[in-house]
Amino acid sequence: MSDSRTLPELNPDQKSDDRITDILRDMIANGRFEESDKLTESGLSRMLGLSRTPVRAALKVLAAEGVLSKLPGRGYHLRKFSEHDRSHALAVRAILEGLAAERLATIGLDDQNRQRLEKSLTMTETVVRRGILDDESVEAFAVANMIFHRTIMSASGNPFILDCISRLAVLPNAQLGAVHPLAVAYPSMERLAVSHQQHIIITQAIEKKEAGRAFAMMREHIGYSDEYHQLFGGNQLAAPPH
Amino acid sequence: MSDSRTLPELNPDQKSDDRITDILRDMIANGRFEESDKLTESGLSRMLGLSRTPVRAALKVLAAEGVLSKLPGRGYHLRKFSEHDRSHALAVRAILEGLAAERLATIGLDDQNRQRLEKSLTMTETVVRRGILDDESVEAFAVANMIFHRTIMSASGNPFILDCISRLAVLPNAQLGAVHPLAVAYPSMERLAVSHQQHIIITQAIEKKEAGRAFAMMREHIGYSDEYHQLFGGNQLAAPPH
DNA sequence: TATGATATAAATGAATACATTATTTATTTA
DNA sequence: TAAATAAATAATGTATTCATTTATATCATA
Repeated sequence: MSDSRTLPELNPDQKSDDRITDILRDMIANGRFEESDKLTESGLSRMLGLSRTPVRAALKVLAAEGVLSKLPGRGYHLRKFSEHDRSHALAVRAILEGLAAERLATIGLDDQNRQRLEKSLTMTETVVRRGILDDESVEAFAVANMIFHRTIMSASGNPFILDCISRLAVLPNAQLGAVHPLAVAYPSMERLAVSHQQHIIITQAIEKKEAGRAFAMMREHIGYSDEYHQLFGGNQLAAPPH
Repeated sequence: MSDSRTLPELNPDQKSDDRITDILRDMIANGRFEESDKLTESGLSRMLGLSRTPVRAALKVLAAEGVLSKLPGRGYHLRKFSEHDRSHALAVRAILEGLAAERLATIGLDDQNRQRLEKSLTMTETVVRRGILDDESVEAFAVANMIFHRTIMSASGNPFILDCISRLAVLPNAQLGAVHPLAVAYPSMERLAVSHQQHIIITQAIEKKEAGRAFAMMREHIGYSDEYHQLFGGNQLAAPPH
């Protein structure tokens, strides 16, 4: 049997393969459909100028992903998500990333991943030091943040954490993206600084093999963005998290 | 927007709909394919006496579920899982059910769900009191156990917990089922008694709104089955857990 | 007017046919 | 013999077609 690292990727590079599925998923994520819209094979194939066959497969896949749900005999409709649902999704993400941090603290960091975390910290520190909240800073912070979180999840050695989170990611955000397509929350400078500090703390906990602390701090770190979201009404998940 | 309780089910009753997908998933779960088998649309449609169209859709869905992975231009193969992977899956399940228990302790039990938990506890107590480990007892315990766990997850109000776990459930077990199709571990009487006691403790923690304790005890409860598994080599997940 | 049966339309499940792409095998050439 | 190229085979992507199921509209009847 294979080790975790040899687990086949869930979504390997697909050349032209399921592009219709991706197109539809993007359309949904970008709010091109109303909540009340009923998506049928025939209707969508007409709309996209394709035959029903590829559309049919795409709809089935999206239903399996949980993006759509099926009305037997009447097509599909968007799965709808409330603010509560979004908050629930974040709670799951928080505890799963907490698990990743906990486990990584237990098994220890290898050099490659330590370097990745340090690189991320350097990047976020640069942004915070600079102290100017322009597009460049926000973009740089977002990239560094993504590196931080993905490094911890993949270095944890538990492939199911990423599995679950990447599935979770499409769901409540599609709907939110539909509601506020352009209202991606711009974080405040203060928030970036706090996030950066939390990244440092989490990294230290992992380095010192303080698993419980790593778990708690990561969970807090992600939950924090939820409070922020509720206070300021932005969408922290749609922009690469934190 | 909808409340969590109105979230459309992920897998509503499907009459004859995606039965080919289900058939294939079952075949995979029952070990009808070798790790080395390459599953192609044409090959499977010949084998099943169907056209490629439904088989094709089923393969795409199973790939989206993570049961299969795609070799571009060469069909699909089983996603392989090691004992490590199985243990990782259990860690995810443990922490997610812990989250469910924690949240349920926070929001409190309503009467209906309290009754369900009490019913489950009565059933497991009966089995433990009886003290005889025959098929009837094992079956009764498994049912009660499933009621216990599903009640907590659904009463938690977080639909994503069940979402993640139900997806997780198909993955590493398919492979294990293939290896030991008949070797479903029969729990010992001692183990059933411990499980029952843990159920009582978890229920008490929820009733007393001791969220942290509910989380920790549930996580321990599920993790315990992993230790058991490692000690005795059974497959606790294939049989409805614990 | 309300209700139920029937007819019509719409949508889906599945098969076949065809085009395109990728992979394997065979063959040629240096 | 090794590398490169070309033919073949296999696999997939898409379209078209037909049959069946499901929903909706219409009409007759109470």
